[in-house]
Amino acid sequence: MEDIKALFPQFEPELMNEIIANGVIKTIPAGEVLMRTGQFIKSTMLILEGNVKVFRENEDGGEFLMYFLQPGEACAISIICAAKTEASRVMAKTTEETTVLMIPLQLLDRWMLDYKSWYHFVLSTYRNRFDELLVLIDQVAFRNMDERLLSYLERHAKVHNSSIISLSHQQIADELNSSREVVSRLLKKMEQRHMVILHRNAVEMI
Amino acid sequence: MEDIKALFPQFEPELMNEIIANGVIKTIPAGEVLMRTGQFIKSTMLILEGNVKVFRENEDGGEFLMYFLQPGEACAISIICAAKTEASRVMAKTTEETTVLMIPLQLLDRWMLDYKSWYHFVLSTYRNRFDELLVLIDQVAFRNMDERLLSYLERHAKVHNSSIISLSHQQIADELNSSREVVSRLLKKMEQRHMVILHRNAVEMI
DNA sequence: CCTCTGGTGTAACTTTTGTCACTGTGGAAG
DNA sequence: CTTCCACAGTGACAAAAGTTACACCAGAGG
Repeated sequence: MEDIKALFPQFEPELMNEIIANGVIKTIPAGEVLMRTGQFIKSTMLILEGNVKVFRENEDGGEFLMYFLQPGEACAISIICAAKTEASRVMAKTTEETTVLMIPLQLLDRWMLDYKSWYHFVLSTYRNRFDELLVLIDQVAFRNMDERLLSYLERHAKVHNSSIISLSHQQIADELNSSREVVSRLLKKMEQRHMVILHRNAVEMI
Repeated sequence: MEDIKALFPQFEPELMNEIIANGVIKTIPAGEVLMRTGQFIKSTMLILEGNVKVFRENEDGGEFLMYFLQPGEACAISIICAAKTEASRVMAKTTEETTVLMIPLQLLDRWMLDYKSWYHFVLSTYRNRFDELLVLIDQVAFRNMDERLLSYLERHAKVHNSSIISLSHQQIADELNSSREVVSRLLKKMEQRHMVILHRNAVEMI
């Protein structure tokens, strides 16, 4: 309860009370899928602890990382889909043990009107995700794989606050929608240029 | 005035009055840039007539088409940037003579609170653009140039309500951030498969 | 008519990325 | 200590896309 306040200091006290009264706290182990493409959204999630990756999927199982959700953030897509009562267009997966606060969607509309702080929170969530999508589009539209790989690693390091990225080449390739060999090749080049050090199941940034 | 009401039937009468009192109608010739990357937004635009293309730009002059704006729509980016008082991250260009209604940004915040219909309009604008960006990301993440070209042509035909796309190969290539030769090559293949007919400065869809 | 220009067609080539095939290896499980 | 197996390295090749270079042609404007 105190940690919720610390994560969302902008929320007014009455809103905090409603959140505490109506929200359900759920802890999800690492690597769990917490939203599936095509699934209907029944509640919105605020991230309290841990880390979530949000993916776009295509028909034949390809994944494509869109962005990370961190403590103090909410999933814009879930709010959007909830508002449209549409099926989710994305898949979300925990990367660590993650605690979320689930809020039934019927409350969202009323809160928008009743609580200014909620209204601002939702709008800034929309805006921030929108901005992230623009950056992502830049990447795929204008950058080659080597640059995309580099900024993927940098982003990952930043989000996890560690210069060591604990992922196999295969996992990295999946999230960039590329192939393991390509990632291995590019990482090897980066190692030769002393940009990274390669370990088993991990890449260390320099 | 009557056409504004017809385009935005959802707006309540008081809001319409404010729009008419405060909005400035401006007509922009075809091919004009009406928002530049890096420019600060001083007003939001509602499209009344014509057609606008919204692009993402990179450092070395590359363009990348994001979406079209049509009568009855608003530019989500301008609302977002205005709200953050940030520089525009996109470039917008008219493709036909276009009439827009410019609304000073200081009104936007108040309208959100005062007019439910404006609030819903802004939210649904956010949502729709968000959805379009998701589709765009699919295209560049999962599709090859031939498929992207095809859906570009289809989208163009739909927006302009005509099976003839009046663009040179060079213009098409620019908007897909590809090169003229690649587009010519792919269009030729499509012609051999009887999917299109090629004319000078135009492509006809079948 | 002639000239010039921008649009188009196309071949040859390079670069980038994806795919296939195979090797080696670290570390967990037996 | 073996046996596996997921992970990683790498060469060879294929496919997609970008680049270079040049030829041709339609139509605008003299």
